[in-house]
Amino acid sequence: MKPTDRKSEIIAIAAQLFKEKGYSAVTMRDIAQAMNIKAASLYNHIKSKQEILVLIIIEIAEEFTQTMETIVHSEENTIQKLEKVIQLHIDITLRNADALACLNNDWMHLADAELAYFIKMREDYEDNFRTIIKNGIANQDIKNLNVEVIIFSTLSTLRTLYLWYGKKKSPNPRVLKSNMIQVLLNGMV
Amino acid sequence: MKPTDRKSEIIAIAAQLFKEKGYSAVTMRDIAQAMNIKAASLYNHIKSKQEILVLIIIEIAEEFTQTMETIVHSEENTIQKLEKVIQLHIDITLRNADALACLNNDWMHLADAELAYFIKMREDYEDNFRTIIKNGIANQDIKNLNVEVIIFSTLSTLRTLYLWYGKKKSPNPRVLKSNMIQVLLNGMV
DNA sequence: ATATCAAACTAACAACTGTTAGTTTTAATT
DNA sequence: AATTAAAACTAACAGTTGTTAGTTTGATAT
Repeated sequence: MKPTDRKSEIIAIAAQLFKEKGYSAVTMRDIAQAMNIKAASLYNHIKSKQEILVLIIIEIAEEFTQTMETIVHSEENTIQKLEKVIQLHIDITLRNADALACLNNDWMHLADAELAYFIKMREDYEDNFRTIIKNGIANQDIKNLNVEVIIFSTLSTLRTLYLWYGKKKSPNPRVLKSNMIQVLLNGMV
Repeated sequence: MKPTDRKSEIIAIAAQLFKEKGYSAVTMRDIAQAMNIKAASLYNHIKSKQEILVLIIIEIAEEFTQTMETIVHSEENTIQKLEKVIQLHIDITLRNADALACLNNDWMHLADAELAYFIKMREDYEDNFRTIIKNGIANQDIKNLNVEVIIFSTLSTLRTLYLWYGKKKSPNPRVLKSNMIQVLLNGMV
């Protein structure tokens, strides 16, 4: 972990602390202590605690939204699209698990405009996912089960990958990806 | 929602607030306001904010642990056991989604003995689940995929059911159960 | 050597936190 | 009508919170 500038360092360390205890339970003094400085010094780099949260969450949410947009409008078939979505979640989890944890657990502490923006992105993401599934069912690439159950079970797994990655028992990324595709698409039985 | 005594009311309302904003972001004054009383009055019924958290989480964790223990030692086959586990999660989610959200998001704010006790229960639960899967693979009831991927994808879905239940698009419990079994066991493809 | 500027510091604030002590209200029982 | 006990209240506490103002440090550029 060697961020270029001090601001990025603060954001990285804050994300790590937010992951462990949640946004509200982490104080500016906690973040400062983790950087071996005083709380007031943080304000030479960032505007507020809120700004840290926004910077952690919004960037990553935009990446999800944009990549999903690309996937859903691509020329690939249903299965290929689903594999791309799984790949997207695994990639971001490996690159920035802390931010992902923060996005999942602390998004409700965003304020006003950013909160609305986040919720909109989340809805768009789910709508696009729903479109993929519905098209898949129409094509008979996917079984005609309740669409919401499929969406929920898949997304809940992909969204919480961060909880699990880094544990001893988790396999390497390539094995993870192929097994995850197997389990999510074809089931365990 | 008509709890018998005042203490149960406090716990129910606290769980609801904890679900929305998380344990740390909810103040005793928030809880009091939701009950139309003053914060100090809460202390006629409960010992501390911590006690509320403990009462919300531990009871439900024990129910999971004990029922899982029963399931794993039963005479049923692998598929039947897995169906029972799915049923367990759906049942508790329907009965007490707020407490489940709290258990999932705020367990780390438990202190000392209760924290250790919770973690122990969680490990035992996962170990029992792992046993079911491993036996299933040995019996060829379950495909020989990475055990941890199977456990993770299944548990992450079951654990976060609360996030989803209550939304307009979620089906009724019976449909939910049968579709969930289908999706988790046989996949969508 | 001097000036500059980012990045640290000390000190302090007003608001909010969980909690306690002591008092009053409310409603049921004698 | 008097007693009692549960459950509300007011007032206050000591500690913590995010944040601001003003100052000092340390390295780089002149």
